[in-house]
Amino acid sequence: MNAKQERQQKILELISDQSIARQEELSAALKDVGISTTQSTLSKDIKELGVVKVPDGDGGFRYRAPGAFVGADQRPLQGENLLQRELQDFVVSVEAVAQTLVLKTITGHAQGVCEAIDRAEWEEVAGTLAGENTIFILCRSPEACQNLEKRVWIQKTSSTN
Amino acid sequence: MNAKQERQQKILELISDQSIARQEELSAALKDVGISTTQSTLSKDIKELGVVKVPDGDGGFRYRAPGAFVGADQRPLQGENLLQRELQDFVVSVEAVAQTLVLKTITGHAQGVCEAIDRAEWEEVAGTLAGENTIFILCRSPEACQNLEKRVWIQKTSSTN
DNA sequence: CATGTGTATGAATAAAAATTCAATTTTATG
DNA sequence: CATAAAATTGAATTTTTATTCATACACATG
Repeated sequence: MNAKQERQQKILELISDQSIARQEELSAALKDVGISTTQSTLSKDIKELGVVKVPDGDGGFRYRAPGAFVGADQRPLQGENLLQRELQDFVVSVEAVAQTLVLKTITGHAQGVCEAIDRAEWEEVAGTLAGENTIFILCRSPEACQNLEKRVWIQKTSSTN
Repeated sequence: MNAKQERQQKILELISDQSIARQEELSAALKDVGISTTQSTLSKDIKELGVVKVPDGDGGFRYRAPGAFVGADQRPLQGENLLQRELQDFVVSVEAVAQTLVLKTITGHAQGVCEAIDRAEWEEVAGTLAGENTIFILCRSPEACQNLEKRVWIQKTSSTN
């Protein structure tokens, strides 16, 4: 009788693959995979798994698995995920000074993080410059800079997997 | 108008001091400190701050500040873990050619990965050199090189956590 | 094979959180 | 200052989530 285990396993998979914001959505996604259950049960599963609903830093929400999750992809990261990983793992501090955002990274990674940031093409950003462990991000306005500081911080601190 | 900032600051303080499970509770706690506001506003603050409601593992819930998750380390990685993460996330290919091991990384990360490798102080290694997306690792012998290739590959493909 | 105990489930409901909307306050700008 | 534009706020409401409770199911034990 491991219908429950299977379902919970699948829940973890689904929320890491897709951006799922509501339990009803999750229920639908599960149904697509042949598992049919109710919101009630999902609420219990979610609590049991320790899954949390986090602001995605862009106006919405998303469920995320906080803890370990084996079996995910070992391939190099790309796009959005890469950026988040970069911020989480390598960025040491974030500070807005006037209209430039200063990020410090662990040594050797400023270039890489900066590249990921460039690729994100944030509209607030006029230009970037990276040394060995410091990145300057020149923003179009002090407000944009404050905004960005928050956004970066949220992305950095919102859990992945 | 920094009523908002003050409030948000206080929210972060309160939820790290006390175990607060509901927004109404938070509202009450804030009132005790002289800040009176509504659930509506708190919902917005919480989203903006990236604060999340996590199962406390004991049947209840608790709001937590971003970066205070249980199973998710938000701090920059170090040592062994860092190396593994570097290999997993950034290394695209591994190939032993005679006695030098050639790693390709996604662009901008060769320096960072290489630094982590240097720090590991593998005895097979005579020296390393990194460009933008390529690392040369000169080994002391072809056999050492083969060995290392395996080791790196295993580290790269073994899951963390 | 009854009977008891514990777990799992969903329908209904209660509780909590997010959003809408209108009012108000702040900030920018002539 | 005056006034337009933007941001902040709370009351009401909608949406989403947690819990309750009754039922079903698995498994053990006499």
